[in-house]
Amino acid sequence: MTKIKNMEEFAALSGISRPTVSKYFHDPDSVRPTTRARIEEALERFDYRPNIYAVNQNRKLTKNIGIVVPYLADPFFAEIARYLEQSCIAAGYRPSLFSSHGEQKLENEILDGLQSLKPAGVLLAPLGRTSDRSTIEKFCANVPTILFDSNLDGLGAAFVGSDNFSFVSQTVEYMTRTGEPPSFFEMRTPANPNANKRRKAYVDVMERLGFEPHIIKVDGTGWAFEEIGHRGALKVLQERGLKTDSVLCSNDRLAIGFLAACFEQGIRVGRKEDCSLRVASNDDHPFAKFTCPSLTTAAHDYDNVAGRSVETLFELIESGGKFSTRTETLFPARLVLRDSA
Amino acid sequence: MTKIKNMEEFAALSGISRPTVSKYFHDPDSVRPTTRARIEEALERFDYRPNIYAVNQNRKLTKNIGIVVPYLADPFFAEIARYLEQSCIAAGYRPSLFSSHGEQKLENEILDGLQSLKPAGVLLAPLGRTSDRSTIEKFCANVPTILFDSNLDGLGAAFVGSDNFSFVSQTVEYMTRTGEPPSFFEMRTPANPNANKRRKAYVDVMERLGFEPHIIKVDGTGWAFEEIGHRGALKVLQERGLKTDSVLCSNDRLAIGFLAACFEQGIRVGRKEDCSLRVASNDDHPFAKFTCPSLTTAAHDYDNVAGRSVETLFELIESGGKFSTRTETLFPARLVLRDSA
DNA sequence: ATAAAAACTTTACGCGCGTTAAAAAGTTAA
DNA sequence: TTAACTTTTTAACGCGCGTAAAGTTTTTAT
Repeated sequence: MTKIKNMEEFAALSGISRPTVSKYFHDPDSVRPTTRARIEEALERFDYRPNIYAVNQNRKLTKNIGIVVPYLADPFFAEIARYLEQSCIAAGYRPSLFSSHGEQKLENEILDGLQSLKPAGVLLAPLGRTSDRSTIEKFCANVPTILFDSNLDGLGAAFVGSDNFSFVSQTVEYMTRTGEPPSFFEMRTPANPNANKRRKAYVDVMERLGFEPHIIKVDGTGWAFEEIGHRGALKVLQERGLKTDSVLCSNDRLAIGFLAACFEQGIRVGRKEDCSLRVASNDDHPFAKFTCPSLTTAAHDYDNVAGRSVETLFELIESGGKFSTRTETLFPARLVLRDSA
Repeated sequence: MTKIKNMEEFAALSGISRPTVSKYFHDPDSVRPTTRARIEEALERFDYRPNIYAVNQNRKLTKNIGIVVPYLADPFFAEIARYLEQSCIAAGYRPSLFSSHGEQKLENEILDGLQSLKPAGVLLAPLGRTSDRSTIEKFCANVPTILFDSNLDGLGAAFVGSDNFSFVSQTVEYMTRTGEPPSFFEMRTPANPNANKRRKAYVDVMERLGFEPHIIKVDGTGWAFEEIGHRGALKVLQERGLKTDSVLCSNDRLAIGFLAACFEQGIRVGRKEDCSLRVASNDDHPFAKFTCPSLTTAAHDYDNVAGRSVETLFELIESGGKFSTRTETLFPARLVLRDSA
């Protein structure tokens, strides 16, 4: 099989002129069925594909879409990223996936590098509190961007995420209805803005129900939430710092650590007779089903968050990269009852 | 601040000729310190960066590196990918991360798309048994490729991975030394070639030690290993199919499911007095520390596998994309003793 | 069959930058 | 100061493809 160097050569071999071939690659339906057939026939014989760099150089609007998540080693983001990627591909775009790995510097570098990719649009889940606001602001001014998961006030053309109040109110109400109102277990200085909204929601809901909120704050920074939850739980359990027999963790990864600590300390968790503690959480992490006991949690509406994010981005791209107003779309949680509470 | 359109314009503003500026961007040390200073001064005032598409179009060798993993939602691969990405960046390359999401079709599409990126090299962890050998073969013929994690005989310029025999022999010997020899718990038709090597190693080691191997095969396909392990374990436990009081799981994700099943069935796992079963595994998955009980496992030498992979790729790139012989580098496991065995 | 419309071919320029050759300018060493 | 280098400038071409204008062929409609 001959090696084809460029479109010129391929056009000659297929017996069609180069501009028409170019038109075909831009949109196969834009040429006459007979010529399309001839091109595709040649395509099978010769295995040619346009040079992506030459193509994108001349298009002011590429088919690239950037997907940026704060921490890809977190299966939660890996799952969302998977959905986003596949939606982009289905819509004919080329997604590029990036992880900030929890570091501001890397997030900035990614956004920097993304600009030279001239993406048609970007789906960005920022680090949150540790994001460099000014860098993101500049980036959003140059590239059509949808924020998801973590909201940064006013940045990006729109935000799509989960309704943290819905998460916490459902778990708190369930635990209260079926037993004692829970304490709230969280990191002292969470990077993710959702964590702050969850704490506020917890306080709100507790007060509305006429209970006094108890918040347990554990030390630790970074993204090793299981480790942080584990250490923090051991400390609390040993100091007998729990004022209630039920605990609501800010997120599932902390809860995984919490449950591991309980197990080590011989504390039985669940709603059965012989259990002394109930633990619930938020997110419905992919592994929440396999904790011991399995984790009762408020589940993200993964499909809708991801689906609406890409829909919104496509609308944004078609609107020329600007919306008249910035919208914020929040999806409610779905309570998943398992064995831990 | 003025918007700069191209290098011509930037060169004019900085007072340096375009070819020299071009030279600078290729290698800042290749120009005289004084001119370098003038360029960098202008760079601070004007925020210009070369158009990546125009640059790569003319370079036969880009600075792109493709990283392909079979399933990114598996924290094991997410961790390796993180290391690989960061190593590439440190070496001045632009990594692009892709996940096959467990699907042959997607793996093929990724490799296809990767070719038009004209990468300097690719780090590929193939799906394994479900990979399309001929597609990968063609790809490797066109692009300098290092295989890692899963070996496919003869494909790629080199392979870097873990020594499965070392994994299994350490766990089996440890369990045998401290109690009963283990049964082996695995999927009936594992996609990953490592799984097959581990089974063989198990049989070998058991026979060498004078024990009869017991293999428990559970049904299920896909990458939801926890689910498969969980279901399979429930079945085995209910049918009392365990012939030993110790089990070695083929990998940690199966073990996570296995432990969850034991917990549900009230079976105490560990090496303490009141425990009736010991469970060990292979991989040292990031979550293995937080299972209940924490998981005794043979740990991958993450750093070395990832580090050697990129090193080898860089050597390959510098050698012009071809090695005279294909090498296979295997790193031994490190036994991590925790509570489950 | 014929006019009108649609699709294609030819020709040519432009995108932003790599790269080269020859000329000019700057630097180093004696 | 001068010869020998080294670096920069000038000028020009090429990469592979998008795209536009003008002319030609094919299709569609009457």
